[in-house]
Amino acid sequence: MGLPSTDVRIATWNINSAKARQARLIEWLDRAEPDVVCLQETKLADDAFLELFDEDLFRRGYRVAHHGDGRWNGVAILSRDTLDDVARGLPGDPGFPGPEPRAIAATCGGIRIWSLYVPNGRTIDDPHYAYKLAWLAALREVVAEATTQGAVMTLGDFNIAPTDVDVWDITQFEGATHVTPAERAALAELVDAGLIDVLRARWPDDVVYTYWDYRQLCFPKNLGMRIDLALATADVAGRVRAVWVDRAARKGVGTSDHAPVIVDLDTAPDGDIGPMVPPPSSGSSAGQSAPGRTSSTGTGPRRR
DNA sequence: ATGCCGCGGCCTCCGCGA
Repeated sequence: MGLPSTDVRIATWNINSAKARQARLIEWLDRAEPDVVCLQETKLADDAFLELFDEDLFRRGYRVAHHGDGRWNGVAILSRDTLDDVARGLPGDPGFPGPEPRAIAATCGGIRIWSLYVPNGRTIDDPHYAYKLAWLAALREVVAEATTQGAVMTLGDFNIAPTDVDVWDITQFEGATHVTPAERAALAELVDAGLIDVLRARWPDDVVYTYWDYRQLCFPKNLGMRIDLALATADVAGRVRAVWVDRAARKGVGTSDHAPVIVDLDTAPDGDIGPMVPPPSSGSSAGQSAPGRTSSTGTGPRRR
């Protein structure tokens, strides 16, 4: 590469039906111009996804890897960088009862990228909750192995709010899934395996949501949850220039109930340690965040 | 106004999401 390497923009978005979101997704690609996109809840089989999107994506330079079987779930990775070594499914998937299309991996720009749709869990006494925890245990094994091989990012709808700050009112979640100690412990095990929640690392104290229920004016009232996460190994987390939630994608008609999370990475060091501009007061843990050139892109509620 | 739930399919109801 003779030219200066460009930065990389990686995003994740639960689109709640690729078919219903076709126009919004293409519009969003043209606006946000992500290099790598992890999608969840496409709710399509592989051939149906390609039939809908192949031409539009090809024209925009995206390669596509999709893993779905129709009505529920369905995940994909789009990349206008490289898209190599595609792996469909989660090794060790406990199934419900059989394996579901909730995970797909590919190597894009030197990073092992996983697009994940963690089971919802429904209620804590539902078999689906035990399935969720078993699925997360399988994911932990996959992550523990992957992080020994190099740079890793796991992005997607984790269906876990990491802390009480990540829901609009924790008292509304008494006895509910998404906030239980067991789910948060499963997430902590991914952190122990070497992954960093890059949005929280960059914005330690901001209220940031990625999901708002369609009902009861939740979005206008900003009654949301942060359940869509981008987790990365320290080498990748150290390249984070900016990370934010694209709330504009949640506005208007015909939207998903989730908004995209977007992560901008500085160019891989490649021997160069990169722009080591120290923060004025370094309160953050070393290597977990880079100074944000574009911090004005902003996070959290904007109230007028 | 960001405005009172929306997907797919089993299709005028149901399962699911969280």
